[in-house]
Amino acid sequence: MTTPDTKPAEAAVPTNFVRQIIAADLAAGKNDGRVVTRFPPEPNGYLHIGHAKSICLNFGLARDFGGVCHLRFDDTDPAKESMEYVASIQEDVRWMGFDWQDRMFFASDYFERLYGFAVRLIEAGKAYVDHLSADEIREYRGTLTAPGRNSPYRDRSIAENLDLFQRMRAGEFEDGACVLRAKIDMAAPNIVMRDPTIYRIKHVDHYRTGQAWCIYPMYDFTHCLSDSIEGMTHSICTLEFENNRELYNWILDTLKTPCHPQQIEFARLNLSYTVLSKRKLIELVDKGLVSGWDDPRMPTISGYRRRGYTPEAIRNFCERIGVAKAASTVDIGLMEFCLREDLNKRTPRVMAVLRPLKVTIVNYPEGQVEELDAVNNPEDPGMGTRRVPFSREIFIEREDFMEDPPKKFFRLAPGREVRLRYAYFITCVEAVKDPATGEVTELRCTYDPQTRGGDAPDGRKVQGTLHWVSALHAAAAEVRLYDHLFSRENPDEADGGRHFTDHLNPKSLEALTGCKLEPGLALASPGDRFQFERLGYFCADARDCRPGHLVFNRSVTLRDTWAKIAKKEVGKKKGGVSGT
RNA sequence: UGGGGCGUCGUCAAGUGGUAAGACACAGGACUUUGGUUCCUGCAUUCGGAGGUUCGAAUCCUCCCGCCCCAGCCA
Repeated sequence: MTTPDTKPAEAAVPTNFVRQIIAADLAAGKNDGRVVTRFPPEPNGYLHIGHAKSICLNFGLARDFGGVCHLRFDDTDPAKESMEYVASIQEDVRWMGFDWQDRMFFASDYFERLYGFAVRLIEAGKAYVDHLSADEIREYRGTLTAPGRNSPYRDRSIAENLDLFQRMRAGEFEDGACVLRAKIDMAAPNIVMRDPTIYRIKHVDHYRTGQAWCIYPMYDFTHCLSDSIEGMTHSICTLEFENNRELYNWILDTLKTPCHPQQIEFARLNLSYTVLSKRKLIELVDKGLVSGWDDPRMPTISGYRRRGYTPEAIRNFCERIGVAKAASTVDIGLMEFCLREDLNKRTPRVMAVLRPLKVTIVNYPEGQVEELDAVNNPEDPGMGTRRVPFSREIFIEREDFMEDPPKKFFRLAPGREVRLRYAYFITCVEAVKDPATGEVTELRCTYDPQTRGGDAPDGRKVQGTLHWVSALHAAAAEVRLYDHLFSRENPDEADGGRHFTDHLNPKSLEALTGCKLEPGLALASPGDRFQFERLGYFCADARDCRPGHLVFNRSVTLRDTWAKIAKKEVGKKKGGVSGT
């Protein structure tokens, strides 16, 4: 009568070390059971898929543990930040499906309080104004193995430091003339603790505070205090900040802030065939190597959106990759899988011919047009059916015909019969060629009137089914085929002093014009997604697609077993030749 | 030669002393009016390595090896 626990029915609840820490904290009664997290981007660029992982983590934690997640702009470097980025970040987080409600904050709103904290640090004898130049500071800092030396300005009086810091704020000094440093330990084994700079002078307008300030706090000083001010319980960041945790804790301990959040670090996302450092993405945009932040080849959220990705697919991806501390690189194929999985369920099917080859059905009555029934989505009968026009002249895909087909090629060839999806069986009787080039310019076929709809009453089978578009009714379109932006699995890999842009994939964008779509597509609106049968998922371009000028982006191809077989056959042939 | 981290299938990743989940990829097969979808099947006798503790170790201990991060007045 012993019944094992009935767990198989439960869907696997995502588990990771961050969730475990929070669950344990909750169980221990820490923070009065509150969970407060934050997503803290610097508005100096557009959000990318790595940020999406962080967004899903922070907002997901708040959602699942009954807490809240703030959106906070970490805007302490006026030279790089702008309102354009703030706007794009808000749009992208919302599009991802997350809601910060009224909890949007800016570190720049804390400048006055941060200044007050700095004064307190000086008063406690824990900070000083240093006149060493940037170069000298670096020199005095020591190296990884050698301790640093104290600055000659390290021991001035509190009163003098207070006066100097006030004058820094008042604008009495030029950029770089001096900085405010925390007074910790120049011999600390952790270099971050060797009297880190916490304020620098920058006579630069800030996109939000304008000219109110000419001194700006550094990240290490700003971040922990902003977290504390907002009552964070868990401050989740990426691995490279692990060294900074000691300073994060030192500042809050020294200032004795009532709220001291726990910093937890996780591994940032890396994706194969992709670069994800903001510096590099900015470079791609600035050098015009892509059309902009939302170029459909960019790994930005706006790029994926324009490419035709759904928030669901991206969230799902972020769920599947997990959260851990080991530096890792996720296969871009997983991302594509997540997209197909989502689009397969929700997307209407449609026929489109990208590289048209004209076919004349010689025994089909001239001038006759039939409306044939087609299923919109075999995955979801509720999506209904539509009618597509058929006539004597149609287009099929160029690569669906071969004059001298290899084994296992199931498509059209001289004398061979195939099915036109939802239409008729046709047999190729002649391939018309350009006498000059030998190129096949048109196919002449016969059709079997008995096979209307695609089934033969005599039970006869065909091996292949082709998509097609009636020449008379086709809508013209431009279709952009995208591939990985980089041809290297790891574009960052520095080999032979090559720059990452040397690995840009020359075939990452192929724009096809003169594509033929079934007529219903003429009404497509920007952002509409479809499956072009046998080809892939496509999305009407949000910028360039308009009535009379259709532009579609390929979001992702369908799985292509034939391509795999063809590739294998080629490999076999090669192997055979070299073997003799 | 300093400090901080990390090493489980090709790629991610569970596992927290009781005898290696899952996903993607890959390989077979079934079904199919998308060479799509779906469905079966296979895919780590072994957890960076070597010792040790234990009835029992991916999990504990010791040593070794490898990889990542830190010397911005960036975040």
